Amino acid sequence: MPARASTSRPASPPLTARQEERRRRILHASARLAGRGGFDAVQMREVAESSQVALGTLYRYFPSKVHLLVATMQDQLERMHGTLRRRPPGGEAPAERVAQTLMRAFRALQREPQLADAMVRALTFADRSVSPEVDQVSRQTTAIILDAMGLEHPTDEQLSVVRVIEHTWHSALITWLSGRASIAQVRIDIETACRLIDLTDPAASGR
Amino acid sequence: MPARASTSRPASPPLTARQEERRRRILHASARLAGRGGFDAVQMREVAESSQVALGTLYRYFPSKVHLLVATMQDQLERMHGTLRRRPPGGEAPAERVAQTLMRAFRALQREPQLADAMVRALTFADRSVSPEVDQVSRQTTAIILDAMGLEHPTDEQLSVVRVIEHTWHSALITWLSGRASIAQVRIDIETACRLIDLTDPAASGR
DNA sequence: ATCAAGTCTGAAACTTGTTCTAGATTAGCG
DNA sequence: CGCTAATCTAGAACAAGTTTCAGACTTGAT
Repeated sequence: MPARASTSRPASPPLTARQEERRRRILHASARLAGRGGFDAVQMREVAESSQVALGTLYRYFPSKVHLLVATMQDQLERMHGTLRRRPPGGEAPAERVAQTLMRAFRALQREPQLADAMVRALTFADRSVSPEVDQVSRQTTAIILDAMGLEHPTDEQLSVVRVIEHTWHSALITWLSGRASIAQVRIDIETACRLIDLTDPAASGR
Repeated sequence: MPARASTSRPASPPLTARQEERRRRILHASARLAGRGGFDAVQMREVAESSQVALGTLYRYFPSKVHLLVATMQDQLERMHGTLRRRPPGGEAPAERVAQTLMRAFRALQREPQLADAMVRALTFADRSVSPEVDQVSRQTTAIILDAMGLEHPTDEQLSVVRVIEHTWHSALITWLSGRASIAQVRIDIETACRLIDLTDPAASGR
């Protein structure tokens, strides 16, 4: 099983150029198909054909559809973290900056709701066999939030707050994607969760 | 909560006794199979056979596996709400009571982790076609939390807090079920989310 | 009791994720 | 270059969710 080389992971065997190529083609096809049609539209046979790779090879690179979609999410998250870093949030208080950052991410997802659907559904449907990859996504999200808070060395308490915000983010996203909550409600819930930040740091606004 | 037909089904055509029977047999088989093996062990053919119903009939009652498992969750939630009501939480402050209630529910799920896995995975995997049923589960959960808070007429702000707690509850449950968080962490996160309650009602403990 | 409409059954068919196989290709190495 | 192990390909095969269909059974109204 190959592993990614780019931003993380101890890559078991390093990939040759052609393999890196294949991997990229696969992820690209996955994102493209997810973009139309969402989760269901990402059919393994089609991904294989579309990325010019045999079905068996696809499964060698990504041992299941969920693995594939979670990897797709990692990919997109990295891209997004880069973008967010380039234009940091402008708010005064940490809570404000975090909410702003998440809403910005949310707006990005709105532009590709089907892709978002595929990735998030895969993420929450993932079972234990995908734990390492899901964990990686979770760490990346945590990093984004900590970045927005401007924290380098969070306390345990702060980490728990970040986790609650993350839980809220994921779950609110799902309710929006399945049409059970409006965008306005998602914003309110995120802002509500972010108020926990002030609790851990009453002398907030400064940094 | 006011009267309302116990199970709160919209019941388009009322079911005959035999049909009610079948429905019950199906839900029972579903819960039994989920109890061993979790989500994957609930195989439609087996549910049908085990509840002595033809496959086509099973699909008439529950149009998909996810519908079936979400209905199973509704069923279990009702049971649990009843239990919780009989032994209300003993804490002073609302935040404390809510956290206590959720941890009690959590312990109940711990006793049947596979069943919990099946239900929660179905819930978060559900697409738009299951929205009404998922919404019903969500309302039931909200009712449980509001009960624990001792609130009858929550403000919008309080409803948002309840939603954040719900988001945290679901998402934390998933991370625990997929082995990415310990029980201790789930407790901490729930308690953290519950601190939001105090924010909306600084003069807390009284009614 | 009888008839029409609706429901249930059993079995086969279809779809899509996943696995398996045999042979072709490629990569690393002496 | 020539060998060996690993990788890749095409395609069949398998598994489980879902759909379909013809015929038997219930139900409700007359």
